[in-house]
Amino acid sequence: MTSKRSSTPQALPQLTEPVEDYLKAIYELEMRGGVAATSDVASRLDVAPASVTGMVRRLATQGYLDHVPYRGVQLTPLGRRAALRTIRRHRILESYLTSVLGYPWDLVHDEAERLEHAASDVLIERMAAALGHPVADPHGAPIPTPDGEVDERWHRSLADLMVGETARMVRVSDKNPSLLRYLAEIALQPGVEVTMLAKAPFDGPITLRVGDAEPVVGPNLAAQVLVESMPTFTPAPAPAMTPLGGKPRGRKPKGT
Amino acid sequence: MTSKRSSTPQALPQLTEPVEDYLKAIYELEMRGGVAATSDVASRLDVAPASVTGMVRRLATQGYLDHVPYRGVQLTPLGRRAALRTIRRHRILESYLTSVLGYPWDLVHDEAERLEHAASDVLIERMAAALGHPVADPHGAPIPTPDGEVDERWHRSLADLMVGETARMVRVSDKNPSLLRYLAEIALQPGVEVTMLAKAPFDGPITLRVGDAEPVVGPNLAAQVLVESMPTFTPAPAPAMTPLGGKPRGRKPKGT
DNA sequence: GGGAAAGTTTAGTGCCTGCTAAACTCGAAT
DNA sequence: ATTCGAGTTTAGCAGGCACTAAACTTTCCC
Repeated sequence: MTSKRSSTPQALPQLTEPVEDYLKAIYELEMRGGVAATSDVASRLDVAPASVTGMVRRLATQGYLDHVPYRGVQLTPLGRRAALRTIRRHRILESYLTSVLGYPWDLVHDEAERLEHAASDVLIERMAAALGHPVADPHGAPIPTPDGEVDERWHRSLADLMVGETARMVRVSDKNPSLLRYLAEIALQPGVEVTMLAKAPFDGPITLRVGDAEPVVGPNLAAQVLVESMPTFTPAPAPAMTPLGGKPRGRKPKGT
Repeated sequence: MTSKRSSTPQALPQLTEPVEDYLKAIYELEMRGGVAATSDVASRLDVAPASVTGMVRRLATQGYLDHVPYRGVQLTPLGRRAALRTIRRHRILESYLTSVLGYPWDLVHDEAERLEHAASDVLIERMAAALGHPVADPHGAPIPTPDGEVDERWHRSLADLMVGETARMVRVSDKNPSLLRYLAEIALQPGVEVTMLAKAPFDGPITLRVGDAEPVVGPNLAAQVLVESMPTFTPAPAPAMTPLGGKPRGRKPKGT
Protein backbone atom coordinates (compact mmCIF):
# COMPACT_ATOMS: atom_id res chain seq x y z
CA MET A 1 0.00 0.00 0.00
CA THR A 2 1.04 3.58 0.42
CA SER A 3 4.04 3.64 2.63
CA LYS A 4 4.46 6.84 4.50
CA ARG A 5 6.69 9.17 2.70
CA SER A 6 8.60 11.53 4.82
CA SER A 7 10.82 14.19 3.37
CA THR A 8 13.76 12.44 5.01
CA PRO A 9 15.72 10.24 2.65
CA GLN A 10 14.85 6.85 4.05
CA ALA A 11 17.40 4.16 3.62
CA LEU A 12 17.04 2.17 0.45
CA PRO A 13 16.55 -1.48 1.03
CA GLN A 14 19.24 -3.68 -0.29
CA LEU A 15 18.41 -4.34 -3.91
CA THR A 16 19.25 -7.34 -6.00
CA GLU A 17 21.76 -7.10 -8.76
CA PRO A 18 19.24 -7.33 -11.59
CA VAL A 19 17.08 -4.69 -9.96
CA GLU A 20 19.99 -2.30 -9.68
CA ASP A 21 20.81 -2.94 -13.30
CA TYR A 22 17.29 -2.20 -14.45
CA LEU A 23 17.05 1.00 -12.47
CA LYS A 24 20.38 2.19 -13.72
CA ALA A 25 19.51 1.39 -17.32
CA ILE A 26 16.19 3.15 -17.06
CA TYR A 27 17.82 6.17 -15.51
CA GLU A 28 20.30 6.40 -18.30
CA LEU A 29 17.62 6.01 -20.94
CA GLU A 30 15.56 8.72 -19.32
CA MET A 31 18.45 11.11 -19.70
CA ARG A 32 17.78 11.00 -23.37
CA GLY A 33 14.06 11.37 -23.90
CA GLY A 34 11.84 11.51 -20.84
CA VAL A 35 10.60 7.95 -20.81
CA ALA A 36 12.30 4.63 -21.35
CA ALA A 37 10.80 2.16 -23.79
CA THR A 38 10.56 -1.50 -22.95
CA SER A 39 12.59 -2.53 -25.94
CA ASP A 40 15.34 -0.02 -25.20
CA VAL A 41 15.71 -1.35 -21.71
CA ALA A 42 15.70 -4.86 -23.12
CA SER A 43 18.44 -4.24 -25.60
CA ARG A 44 20.56 -2.31 -23.14
CA LEU A 45 20.39 -5.12 -20.62
CA ASP A 46 20.50 -7.79 -23.27
CA VAL A 47 17.34 -9.52 -22.14
CA ALA A 48 14.08 -10.30 -23.92
CA PRO A 49 11.47 -7.53 -24.00
CA ALA A 50 9.01 -9.76 -22.21
CA SER A 51 11.41 -10.06 -19.33
CA VAL A 52 11.50 -6.32 -19.01
CA THR A 53 7.75 -6.13 -18.79
CA GLY A 54 7.80 -8.63 -15.98
CA MET A 55 10.48 -6.89 -13.99
CA VAL A 56 8.95 -3.52 -14.59
CA ARG A 57 5.67 -4.65 -13.18
CA ARG A 58 7.35 -5.80 -10.02
CA LEU A 59 9.36 -2.62 -9.66
CA ALA A 60 6.26 -0.54 -10.22
CA THR A 61 4.42 -2.26 -7.38
CA GLN A 62 7.41 -1.60 -5.20
CA GLY A 63 7.34 2.06 -5.94
CA TYR A 64 10.53 2.42 -7.94
CA LEU A 65 8.90 3.44 -11.14
CA ASP A 66 5.68 4.24 -12.95
CA HIS A 67 4.64 2.12 -15.82
CA VAL A 68 2.01 3.06 -18.36
CA PRO A 69 1.41 -0.05 -20.45
CA TYR A 70 2.47 0.36 -24.04
CA ARG A 71 3.74 3.84 -23.17
CA GLY A 72 6.92 3.39 -21.30
CA VAL A 73 8.45 3.64 -17.90
CA GLN A 74 9.68 6.42 -15.65
CA LEU A 75 11.52 6.35 -12.36
CA THR A 76 9.92 7.65 -9.21
CA PRO A 77 12.07 9.76 -6.89
CA LEU A 78 12.78 6.57 -4.97
CA GLY A 79 13.84 4.78 -8.10
CA ARG A 80 16.02 7.66 -9.14
CA ARG A 81 17.76 7.65 -5.80
CA ALA A 82 18.46 3.97 -6.12
CA ALA A 83 19.77 4.41 -9.64
CA LEU A 84 22.03 7.27 -8.66
CA ARG A 85 23.45 5.34 -5.78
CA THR A 86 24.46 2.58 -8.13
CA ILE A 87 25.85 5.07 -10.60
CA ARG A 88 27.87 6.77 -7.88
CA ARG A 89 29.36 3.45 -6.95
CA HIS A 90 30.15 2.63 -10.51
CA ARG A 91 31.89 5.89 -11.21
CA ILE A 92 33.87 5.97 -8.01
CA LEU A 93 34.98 2.42 -8.65
CA GLU A 94 36.06 3.34 -12.14
CA SER A 95 38.00 6.28 -10.82
CA TYR A 96 39.65 4.27 -8.12
CA LEU A 97 40.58 1.34 -10.28
CA THR A 98 42.00 3.62 -12.90
CA SER A 99 44.01 5.96 -10.80
CA VAL A 100 45.08 3.78 -7.90
CA LEU A 101 45.35 0.35 -9.44
CA GLY A 102 46.34 1.45 -12.90
CA TYR A 103 43.42 -0.18 -14.60
CA PRO A 104 43.30 0.73 -18.28
CA TRP A 105 40.33 2.98 -18.96
CA ASP A 106 38.87 0.72 -21.60
CA LEU A 107 38.58 -2.25 -19.26
CA VAL A 108 37.43 -0.55 -16.14
CA HIS A 109 33.78 -0.50 -17.07
CA ASP A 110 33.21 -4.23 -16.86
CA GLU A 111 34.98 -4.54 -13.57
CA ALA A 112 33.02 -1.68 -12.03
CA GLU A 113 29.84 -3.14 -13.44
CA ARG A 114 30.24 -6.15 -11.20
CA LEU A 115 31.75 -4.51 -8.15
CA GLU A 116 29.10 -1.81 -7.97
CA HIS A 117 26.64 -4.38 -6.66
CA ALA A 118 28.94 -5.78 -4.00
CA ALA A 119 30.79 -2.83 -2.55
CA SER A 120 29.40 -1.35 0.65
CA ASP A 121 28.76 2.33 1.08
CA VAL A 122 31.58 2.47 3.56
CA LEU A 123 34.02 1.11 1.04
CA ILE A 124 32.83 3.45 -1.67
CA GLU A 125 33.24 6.44 0.59
CA ARG A 126 36.69 5.34 1.59
CA MET A 127 37.66 5.10 -2.04
CA ALA A 128 36.17 8.49 -2.75
CA ALA A 129 38.10 9.96 0.14
CA ALA A 130 41.32 8.31 -0.99
CA LEU A 131 40.83 10.00 -4.35
CA GLY A 132 40.07 13.39 -2.86
CA HIS A 133 36.38 13.19 -3.72
CA PRO A 134 36.56 13.34 -7.49
CA VAL A 135 33.65 14.94 -9.32
CA ALA A 136 33.98 12.97 -12.53
CA ASP A 137 35.10 9.50 -13.50
CA PRO A 138 37.93 8.72 -15.93
CA HIS A 139 35.58 9.02 -18.88
CA GLY A 140 34.33 12.38 -17.74
CA ALA A 141 31.00 11.23 -16.38
CA PRO A 142 29.92 13.25 -13.35
CA ILE A 143 29.83 11.42 -10.04
CA PRO A 144 26.57 11.81 -8.14
CA THR A 145 26.85 12.91 -4.53
CA PRO A 146 25.94 10.44 -1.79
CA ASP A 147 22.55 12.06 -1.51
CA GLY A 148 21.77 11.79 -5.16
CA GLU A 149 22.66 15.01 -6.89
CA VAL A 150 24.30 14.92 -10.28
CA ASP A 151 25.48 17.56 -12.59
CA GLU A 152 24.27 15.99 -15.81
CA ARG A 153 24.94 18.80 -18.20
CA TRP A 154 24.26 19.03 -21.87
CA HIS A 155 27.28 18.80 -24.09
CA ARG A 156 27.91 19.25 -27.75
CA SER A 157 29.65 16.50 -29.54
CA LEU A 158 32.99 16.90 -31.19
CA ALA A 159 31.26 16.49 -34.52
CA ASP A 160 29.36 19.71 -33.92
CA LEU A 161 32.41 21.91 -33.70
CA MET A 162 32.81 24.45 -36.46
CA VAL A 163 35.95 24.36 -38.46
CA GLY A 164 38.58 26.34 -36.64
CA GLU A 165 36.89 26.04 -33.30
CA THR A 166 38.71 24.79 -30.25
CA ALA A 167 37.03 23.08 -27.33
CA ARG A 168 37.86 20.91 -24.39
CA MET A 169 36.94 17.29 -24.39
CA VAL A 170 34.75 16.48 -21.42
CA ARG A 171 33.31 13.06 -21.78
CA VAL A 172 32.90 9.82 -23.67
CA SER A 173 30.90 6.70 -23.01
CA ASP A 174 32.68 4.08 -20.94
CA LYS A 175 31.00 1.20 -22.73
CA ASN A 176 33.08 0.84 -25.86
CA PRO A 177 36.54 -0.54 -25.15
CA SER A 178 37.90 -0.31 -28.68
CA LEU A 179 36.79 3.28 -29.03
CA LEU A 180 38.45 4.08 -25.73
CA ARG A 181 41.64 2.39 -26.75
CA TYR A 182 41.72 4.40 -29.92
CA LEU A 183 41.06 7.65 -28.10
CA ALA A 184 43.90 6.88 -25.74
CA GLU A 185 46.10 6.31 -28.75
CA ILE A 186 45.43 9.73 -30.17
CA ALA A 187 45.65 11.23 -26.68
CA LEU A 188 42.08 12.45 -26.72
CA GLN A 189 40.94 12.28 -23.13
CA PRO A 190 38.78 14.33 -20.82
CA GLY A 191 40.37 17.66 -20.12
CA VAL A 192 42.34 17.79 -23.33
CA GLU A 193 41.97 20.62 -25.82
CA VAL A 194 40.93 19.71 -29.30
CA THR A 195 40.62 21.83 -32.42
CA MET A 196 38.48 21.14 -35.45
CA LEU A 197 40.78 21.61 -38.41
CA ALA A 198 38.68 20.28 -41.24
CA LYS A 199 35.47 18.50 -41.84
CA ALA A 200 34.91 16.80 -45.15
CA PRO A 201 31.34 17.12 -46.43
CA PHE A 202 28.76 14.34 -46.46
CA ASP A 203 29.89 12.85 -43.19
CA GLY A 204 33.40 12.58 -44.42
CA PRO A 205 36.52 12.31 -42.33
CA ILE A 206 37.31 14.92 -39.72
CA THR A 207 40.73 16.35 -39.09
CA LEU A 208 41.55 17.43 -35.56
CA ARG A 209 44.41 18.86 -33.69
CA VAL A 210 45.11 17.19 -30.35
CA GLY A 211 48.30 18.38 -28.77
CA ASP A 212 50.84 18.29 -31.55
CA ALA A 213 49.15 15.60 -33.54
CA GLU A 214 46.52 15.90 -36.21
CA PRO A 215 44.49 12.73 -36.19
CA VAL A 216 41.81 12.14 -38.78
CA VAL A 217 38.72 10.50 -37.43
CA GLY A 218 35.35 9.39 -38.69
CA PRO A 219 32.14 11.25 -37.95
CA ASN A 220 30.91 8.27 -36.04
CA LEU A 221 33.69 8.62 -33.52
CA ALA A 222 33.38 12.36 -33.36
CA ALA A 223 29.72 12.09 -32.51
CA GLN A 224 30.51 10.07 -29.43
CA VAL A 225 33.01 12.44 -27.96
CA LEU A 226 31.49 15.27 -25.98
CA VAL A 227 33.14 18.64 -25.69
CA GLU A 228 32.66 21.85 -23.83
CA SER A 229 33.29 25.27 -25.21
CA MET A 230 36.11 26.34 -22.98
CA PRO A 231 35.18 27.10 -19.41
CA THR A 232 36.57 25.32 -16.41
CA PHE A 233 37.02 21.64 -16.42
CA THR A 234 37.79 19.52 -13.44
CA PRO A 235 40.06 16.68 -14.40
CA ALA A 236 38.53 13.32 -13.90
CA PRO A 237 40.23 10.97 -11.48
CA ALA A 238 42.04 13.61 -9.54
CA PRO A 239 45.41 11.96 -8.96
CA ALA A 240 45.00 12.34 -5.24
CA MET A 241 47.57 14.89 -4.24
CA THR A 242 48.65 16.55 -7.45
CA PRO A 243 47.09 20.00 -7.43
CA LEU A 244 47.88 20.66 -11.04
CA GLY A 245 47.19 24.17 -12.21
CA GLY A 246 46.25 26.85 -9.76
CA LYS A 247 43.12 27.96 -11.53
CA PRO A 248 40.03 28.32 -9.40
CA ARG A 249 37.84 25.37 -10.14
CA GLY A 250 34.21 25.91 -10.91
CA ARG A 251 32.81 23.35 -8.59
CA LYS A 252 34.43 21.84 -5.64
CA PRO A 253 33.97 18.48 -4.07
CA LYS A 254 30.92 18.48 -1.89
CA GLY A 255 30.77 17.10 1.55
CA THR A 256 34.11 16.87 3.25
CA MET B 1 48.96 -29.97 5.12
CA THR B 2 50.01 -28.68 1.76
CA SER B 3 47.72 -29.21 -1.14
CA LYS B 4 49.42 -29.36 -4.46
CA ARG B 5 47.51 -29.51 -7.63
CA SER B 6 48.65 -27.71 -10.68
CA SER B 7 48.38 -30.45 -13.24
CA THR B 8 44.86 -29.51 -14.29
CA PRO B 9 44.88 -25.97 -15.58
CA GLN B 10 41.44 -26.13 -17.14
CA ALA B 11 39.51 -22.96 -16.57
CA LEU B 12 36.79 -23.07 -14.00
CA PRO B 13 33.43 -22.00 -15.30
CA GLN B 14 31.99 -18.92 -13.75
CA LEU B 15 30.22 -20.02 -10.61
CA THR B 16 27.28 -18.43 -8.93
CA GLU B 17 27.65 -16.72 -5.62
CA PRO B 18 25.84 -19.40 -3.61
CA VAL B 19 27.90 -22.12 -5.26
CA GLU B 20 31.13 -20.37 -4.37
CA ASP B 21 29.91 -20.00 -0.82
CA TYR B 22 29.08 -23.68 -0.52
CA LEU B 23 32.39 -24.82 -1.90
CA LYS B 24 34.29 -22.48 0.34
CA ALA B 25 32.35 -23.58 3.41
CA ILE B 26 32.86 -27.23 2.61
CA TYR B 27 36.55 -26.69 2.07
CA GLU B 28 36.89 -25.00 5.41
CA LEU B 29 34.94 -27.73 7.15
CA GLU B 30 37.09 -30.37 5.55
CA MET B 31 40.15 -28.74 7.07
CA ARG B 32 38.84 -29.90 10.38
CA GLY B 33 37.77 -33.51 9.98
CA GLY B 34 37.93 -35.05 6.53
CA VAL B 35 34.30 -34.80 5.56
CA ALA B 36 31.76 -32.06 5.92
CA ALA B 37 28.38 -32.85 7.44
CA THR B 38 25.20 -31.46 5.96
CA SER B 39 24.22 -29.72 9.13
CA ASP B 40 27.61 -28.13 9.57
CA VAL B 41 27.43 -26.68 6.12
CA ALA B 42 23.91 -25.55 6.86
CA SER B 43 24.77 -23.73 10.03
CA ARG B 44 27.87 -22.17 8.56
CA LEU B 45 25.92 -20.78 5.65
CA ASP B 46 22.89 -20.04 7.76
CA VAL B 47 20.61 -22.08 5.60
CA ALA B 48 18.24 -24.98 6.27
CA PRO B 49 19.80 -28.45 6.18
CA ALA B 50 17.39 -29.49 3.47
CA SER B 51 18.69 -26.70 1.29
CA VAL B 52 22.17 -28.07 1.64
CA THR B 53 21.10 -31.48 0.50
CA GLY B 54 19.58 -29.97 -2.59
CA MET B 55 22.58 -27.90 -3.49
CA VAL B 56 24.96 -30.72 -2.73
CA ARG B 57 23.16 -33.00 -5.11
CA ARG B 58 23.52 -30.45 -7.88
CA LEU B 59 27.18 -29.85 -7.16
CA ALA B 60 27.84 -33.57 -7.09
CA THR B 61 26.38 -34.08 -10.54
CA GLN B 62 28.57 -31.24 -11.74
CA GLY B 63 31.67 -32.90 -10.42
CA TYR B 64 32.59 -30.50 -7.65
CA LEU B 65 32.13 -32.92 -4.82
CA ASP B 66 31.28 -36.44 -3.80
CA HIS B 67 28.27 -37.05 -1.69
CA VAL B 68 27.54 -40.21 0.21
CA PRO B 69 23.98 -39.88 1.50
CA TYR B 70 23.81 -39.64 5.28
CA ARG B 71 27.58 -39.75 5.40
CA GLY B 72 28.80 -36.38 4.30
CA VAL B 73 30.42 -34.54 1.52
CA GLN B 74 33.93 -34.15 0.16
CA LEU B 75 35.35 -31.90 -2.51
CA THR B 76 36.78 -33.32 -5.69
CA PRO B 77 40.01 -31.80 -6.97
CA LEU B 78 37.87 -29.58 -9.18
CA GLY B 79 35.81 -28.45 -6.23
CA ARG B 80 38.90 -27.78 -4.19
CA ARG B 81 40.36 -25.63 -6.92
CA ALA B 82 37.18 -23.62 -7.06
CA ALA B 83 37.14 -23.21 -3.31
CA LEU B 84 40.75 -22.13 -3.16
CA ARG B 85 40.25 -19.59 -5.87
CA THR B 86 37.48 -18.00 -3.84
CA ILE B 87 39.58 -18.14 -0.70
CA ARG B 88 42.51 -16.52 -2.47
CA ARG B 89 40.25 -13.70 -3.54
CA HIS B 90 38.87 -13.29 -0.09
CA ARG B 91 42.23 -13.11 1.58
CA ILE B 92 43.81 -10.80 -0.92
CA LEU B 93 40.82 -8.52 -0.66
CA GLU B 94 41.12 -8.51 3.10
CA SER B 95 44.79 -7.68 2.86
CA TYR B 96 44.23 -4.93 0.37
CA LEU B 97 41.33 -3.32 2.15
CA THR B 98 43.21 -3.37 5.40
CA SER B 99 46.55 -2.09 4.33
CA VAL B 100 45.69 0.21 1.46
CA LEU B 101 42.28 1.53 2.40
CA GLY B 102 42.71 1.42 6.13
CA TYR B 103 39.81 -0.90 6.72
CA PRO B 104 39.68 -2.02 10.35
CA TRP B 105 40.53 -5.68 10.61
CA ASP B 106 37.31 -6.59 12.38
CA LEU B 107 35.12 -5.29 9.57
CA VAL B 108 37.06 -6.43 6.59
CA HIS B 109 35.62 -9.92 6.54
CA ASP B 110 32.10 -8.94 5.56
CA GLU B 111 33.26 -6.64 2.82
CA ALA B 112 35.57 -9.26 1.35
CA GLU B 113 32.80 -11.81 1.61
CA ARG B 114 30.79 -9.89 -0.94
CA LEU B 115 33.57 -8.63 -3.16
CA GLU B 116 35.14 -12.05 -3.55
CA HIS B 117 32.33 -13.03 -5.89
CA ALA B 118 32.52 -9.96 -8.05
CA ALA B 119 36.21 -9.19 -8.45
CA SER B 120 37.88 -10.48 -11.58
CA ASP B 121 41.12 -12.42 -11.53
CA VAL B 122 42.84 -9.50 -13.13
CA LEU B 123 41.79 -7.20 -10.33
CA ILE B 124 42.81 -9.65 -7.67
CA GLU B 125 46.23 -10.08 -9.19
CA ARG B 126 46.68 -6.34 -9.44
CA MET B 127 45.86 -6.00 -5.79
CA ALA B 128 48.24 -8.80 -4.91
CA ALA B 129 50.96 -7.12 -6.90
CA ALA B 130 50.29 -3.76 -5.28
CA LEU B 131 50.79 -5.46 -1.93
CA GLY B 132 53.95 -7.21 -2.96
CA HIS B 133 52.29 -10.62 -3.14
CA PRO B 134 51.52 -11.18 0.51
CA VAL B 135 51.49 -14.74 1.77
CA ALA B 136 49.01 -14.23 4.59
CA ASP B 137 46.02 -12.01 5.21
CA PRO B 138 45.67 -9.58 8.12
CA HIS B 139 44.38 -12.35 10.36
CA GLY B 140 47.28 -14.57 9.53
CA ALA B 141 45.45 -16.90 7.19
CA PRO B 142 47.67 -18.15 4.38
CA ILE B 143 46.83 -16.94 0.89
CA PRO B 144 46.57 -19.72 -1.70
CA THR B 145 48.57 -19.25 -4.85
CA PRO B 146 46.75 -18.63 -8.13
CA ASP B 147 47.10 -22.28 -8.99
CA GLY B 148 45.67 -23.50 -5.75
CA GLU B 149 48.43 -24.29 -3.34
CA VAL B 150 48.04 -23.36 0.29
CA ASP B 151 50.23 -23.75 3.25
CA GLU B 152 47.55 -24.76 5.71
CA ARG B 153 49.71 -25.66 8.63
CA TRP B 154 48.73 -27.00 11.96
CA HIS B 155 49.03 -24.58 14.84
CA ARG B 156 48.74 -24.84 18.55
CA SER B 157 46.40 -22.49 20.27
CA LEU B 158 47.50 -19.92 22.75
CA ALA B 159 45.70 -21.89 25.42
CA ASP B 160 48.12 -24.76 24.89
CA LEU B 161 51.22 -22.84 25.85
CA MET B 162 52.96 -23.96 28.99
CA VAL B 163 53.46 -21.43 31.69
CA GLY B 164 56.63 -19.53 30.96
CA GLU B 165 56.60 -20.37 27.29
CA THR B 166 56.86 -17.70 24.63
CA ALA B 167 55.47 -18.03 21.12
CA ARG B 168 54.53 -15.93 18.18
CA MET B 169 50.94 -15.33 17.34
CA VAL B 170 50.20 -16.46 13.82
CA ARG B 171 46.51 -16.48 13.21
CA VAL B 172 42.98 -15.90 14.36
CA SER B 173 39.64 -16.39 12.69
CA ASP B 174 38.39 -13.38 10.76
CA LYS B 175 34.77 -14.08 11.52
CA ASN B 176 34.37 -12.62 14.97
CA PRO B 177 34.48 -8.82 14.96
CA SER B 178 34.26 -8.30 18.68
CA LEU B 179 37.04 -10.78 19.36
CA LEU B 180 39.17 -9.01 16.77
CA ARG B 181 38.48 -5.64 18.28
CA TYR B 182 39.53 -6.92 21.65
CA LEU B 183 42.70 -8.45 20.31
CA ALA B 184 43.57 -5.20 18.66
CA GLU B 185 43.06 -3.50 21.99
CA ILE B 186 45.58 -5.70 23.73
CA ALA B 187 47.89 -5.48 20.72
CA LEU B 188 47.74 -9.18 20.04
CA GLN B 189 48.11 -9.52 16.31
CA PRO B 190 49.81 -11.89 13.92
CA GLY B 191 53.55 -11.63 14.23
CA VAL B 192 53.52 -10.47 17.80
CA GLU B 193 55.32 -12.36 20.55
CA VAL B 194 53.28 -13.54 23.47
CA THR B 195 54.30 -15.20 26.70
CA MET B 196 52.19 -17.37 28.93
CA LEU B 197 52.66 -15.99 32.41
CA ALA B 198 50.04 -17.85 34.35
CA LYS B 199 47.15 -20.15 33.80
CA ALA B 200 44.57 -20.56 36.54
CA PRO B 201 43.31 -24.11 36.93
CA PHE B 202 39.90 -25.35 35.81
CA ASP B 203 39.74 -23.18 32.73
CA GLY B 204 40.43 -20.12 34.76
CA PRO B 205 41.81 -16.83 33.51
CA ILE B 206 45.09 -16.74 31.65
CA THR B 207 47.72 -14.08 32.15
CA LEU B 208 49.86 -13.16 29.18
CA ARG B 209 52.61 -10.81 28.35
CA VAL B 210 52.19 -8.96 25.08
CA GLY B 211 54.73 -6.28 24.57
CA ASP B 212 54.88 -4.43 27.86
CA ALA B 213 51.34 -5.24 28.88
CA GLU B 214 50.05 -8.20 30.82
CA PRO B 215 46.49 -8.78 29.76
CA VAL B 216 44.37 -11.41 31.44
CA VAL B 217 42.14 -13.29 29.08
CA GLY B 218 39.64 -16.11 29.23
CA PRO B 219 40.41 -19.63 28.04
CA ASN B 220 37.77 -19.25 25.39
CA LEU B 221 39.66 -16.43 23.76
CA ALA B 222 42.99 -18.16 24.16
CA ALA B 223 41.69 -21.20 22.37
CA GLN B 224 40.90 -19.17 19.29
CA VAL B 225 44.30 -17.57 18.93
CA LEU B 226 46.82 -19.71 17.12
CA VAL B 227 50.50 -19.52 17.83
CA GLU B 228 53.73 -20.89 16.49
CA SER B 229 56.73 -21.87 18.52
CA MET B 230 59.19 -19.33 17.28
CA PRO B 231 60.42 -19.76 13.73
CA THR B 232 60.08 -17.19 11.01
CA PHE B 233 56.86 -15.43 10.41
CA THR B 234 56.01 -13.46 7.33
CA PRO B 235 53.78 -10.55 8.15
CA ALA B 236 50.46 -10.45 6.45
CA PRO B 237 49.70 -7.50 4.23
CA ALA B 238 53.03 -6.14 3.24
CA PRO B 239 52.46 -2.40 3.24
CA ALA B 240 51.73 -1.15 -0.22
CA MET B 241 54.09 1.14 -1.98
CA THR B 242 51.57 3.91 -2.24
CA PRO B 243 49.18 3.88 0.68
CA LEU B 244 47.13 6.73 -0.61
CA GLY B 245 44.32 7.46 1.69
CA GLY B 246 44.91 4.95 4.40
CA LYS B 247 46.74 5.53 7.55
CA PRO B 248 49.76 3.32 7.91
CA ARG B 249 48.01 0.45 9.58
CA GLY B 250 50.25 -2.18 8.10
CA ARG B 251 52.67 -3.98 10.31
CA LYS B 252 56.29 -3.57 9.53
CA PRO B 253 58.28 -6.61 8.52
CA LYS B 254 60.84 -7.07 11.23
CA GLY B 255 64.26 -8.39 10.58
CA THR B 256 63.09 -11.81 9.48
C1' DG C 1 18.99 -55.33 20.76
C1' DG C 2 15.47 -51.86 20.70
C1' DG C 3 14.14 -47.46 20.73
C1' DA C 4 14.69 -42.49 20.91
C1' DA C 5 17.37 -38.71 19.46
C1' DA C 6 19.95 -36.62 16.18
C1' DG C 7 20.88 -35.97 11.70
C1' DT C 8 19.63 -36.28 6.72
C1' DT C 9 16.89 -36.66 2.79
C1' DT C 10 12.49 -36.33 0.11
C1' DA C 11 8.26 -33.93 -1.05
C1' DG C 12 5.99 -30.09 -1.99
C1' DT C 13 6.27 -24.88 -2.48
C1' DG C 14 7.51 -20.13 -3.50
C1' DC C 15 10.05 -16.27 -5.30
C1' DC C 16 13.13 -14.30 -8.66
C1' DT C 17 14.53 -13.85 -13.10
C1' DG C 18 14.86 -15.32 -17.50
C1' DC C 19 12.83 -17.53 -21.89
C1' DT C 20 9.49 -18.40 -26.14
C1' DA C 21 5.18 -18.14 -28.40
C1' DA C 22 1.07 -15.97 -28.96
C1' DA C 23 -2.04 -12.18 -28.32
C1' DC C 24 -2.69 -7.51 -28.13
C1' DT C 25 -2.12 -2.05 -29.04
C1' DC C 26 -0.90 1.83 -31.31
C1' DG C 27 0.00 4.63 -34.91
C1' DA C 28 1.39 5.22 -39.61
C1' DA C 29 0.38 4.31 -44.34
C1' DT C 30 -2.66 3.20 -47.57
C1' DA D 1 -11.15 4.03 -42.02
C1' DT D 2 -8.82 -0.22 -42.44
C1' DT D 3 -4.86 -2.61 -42.24
C1' DC D 4 -0.30 -3.82 -41.06
C1' DG D 5 3.81 -3.98 -38.58
C1' DA D 6 6.57 -2.63 -34.85
C1' DG D 7 6.45 -2.72 -30.25
C1' DT D 8 4.44 -4.50 -25.95
C1' DT D 9 2.21 -7.51 -22.97
C1' DT D 10 0.28 -12.04 -21.44
C1' DA D 11 0.68 -16.98 -20.88
C1' DG D 12 3.16 -20.73 -19.82
C1' DC D 13 7.34 -22.55 -18.51
C1' DA D 14 12.31 -23.47 -16.62
C1' DG D 15 16.23 -23.24 -13.49
C1' DG D 16 18.44 -21.66 -9.21
C1' DC D 17 17.97 -21.43 -4.52
C1' DA D 18 15.60 -21.08 -0.45
C1' DC D 19 11.82 -22.90 2.91
C1' DT D 20 8.75 -26.30 5.92
C1' DA D 21 6.94 -30.70 7.01
C1' DA D 22 7.34 -35.36 6.84
C1' DA D 23 9.88 -39.55 6.10
C1' DC D 24 13.90 -41.93 6.57
C1' DT D 25 18.87 -43.38 8.47
C1' DT D 26 22.34 -43.68 11.70
C1' DT D 27 23.86 -43.40 16.27
C1' DC D 28 23.68 -43.74 20.95
C1' DC D 29 22.05 -45.25 25.23
C1' DC D 30 19.72 -48.22 28.34
